[in-house]
Amino acid sequence: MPPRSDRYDRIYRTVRRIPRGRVATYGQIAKLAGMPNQARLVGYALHALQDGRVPWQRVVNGRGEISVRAFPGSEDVQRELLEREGVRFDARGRLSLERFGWRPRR
DNA sequence: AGCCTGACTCGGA
DNA sequence: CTCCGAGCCAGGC
Repeated sequence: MPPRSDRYDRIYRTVRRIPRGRVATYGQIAKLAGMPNQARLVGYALHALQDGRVPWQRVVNGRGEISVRAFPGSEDVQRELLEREGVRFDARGRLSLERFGWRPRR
């Protein structure tokens, strides 16, 4: 049994490049991983994560919010992890992509 | 194979 | 600002 699809692996490798204290959007990860317009696949891949080798908390949606998921409460975990890295949220629970967005070179 | 769902995004109304 | 609709792919039934 292969671990996961090659696409998942490319997504995970890209997410691992996000530096501490910075965030990237699902669409951004998809594009950097060489599959533009497949943001949804990124969310899917992260949802299927098992191990802790991937900094999944550094991926947020295009509006700078933590996406809600089926299991309630996990959003709070993500926010906690990010705040621990220095990422600040406003009263609406949104962060500034201007300030904390990851802008990789190439 | 079909059908539904989901850690998404973008453009238009 | 909000509310669709379309485009997208993987998994489960």
